[in-house]
Amino acid sequence: MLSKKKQLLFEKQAEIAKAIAHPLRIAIVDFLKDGEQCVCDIAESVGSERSNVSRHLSVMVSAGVLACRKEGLKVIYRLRTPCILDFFSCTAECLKQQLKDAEKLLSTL
Amino acid sequence: MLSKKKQLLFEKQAEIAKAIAHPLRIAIVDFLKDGEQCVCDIAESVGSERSNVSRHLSVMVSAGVLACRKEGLKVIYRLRTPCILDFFSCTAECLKQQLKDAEKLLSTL
DNA sequence: TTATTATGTGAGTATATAATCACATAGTCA
DNA sequence: TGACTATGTGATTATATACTCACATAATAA
Repeated sequence: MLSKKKQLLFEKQAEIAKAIAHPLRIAIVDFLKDGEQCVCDIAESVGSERSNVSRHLSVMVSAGVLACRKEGLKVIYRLRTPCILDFFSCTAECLKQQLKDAEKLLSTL
Repeated sequence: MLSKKKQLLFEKQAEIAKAIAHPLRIAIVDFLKDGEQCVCDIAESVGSERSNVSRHLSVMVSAGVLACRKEGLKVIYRLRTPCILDFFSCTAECLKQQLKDAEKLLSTL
């Protein structure tokens, strides 16, 4: 069985993972990697309703993945830490491995 | 708007993120970091029903995070690539940043 | 053969999540 | 003040997910 401490840590980690476990949210993080952006531009970039994007953004803020600030009418969102981008290299490695395994399987035919 | 190519990539990445976006599944990955294990021992380690663990395992296999092999009666699961563990350092960094921000906020009171 | 063990799965329920629409709020400017 | 713009949110619906139980399957051994 797990200790309470580990369980709590795993819950926190799961929350972060959940916060980016959606194609649209990954698109948002990807769009923000080059700098902060307003909801308006984010919505246009990922091609979805403003209200929907707004909800996705608030989920990521709650999980601590994004931060935001007001600037006049606009709300500007940014990555809270660049380390979230490490996740991309992590998944890229996984996908590469999947491809490698698939190739190995093919070559035996 | 996103290109079809990017959209597909984001979906793949989201699938991997979703596959580990659950406290129990993170506990499983953590348990497997030191080597392969059977369902039985995994279930005991994370403290959940065998049938439930079995389902979680199959989700992670589908996403390409885990691989498995049969050995007699047992089915032995392992991390498909160690790179999935990078996710842990990624979340650890995020959590550290959250703590740092919280401390900064506290010190202004 | 039967019994035993490890694992997987169908069905049901409960809960969580995503998307959309209409509307509310808040800041800006004439 | 009123009109306009950017964003957030309540309510609804549709869908996905997690969990439990009972049962099915598959490997093994007596």
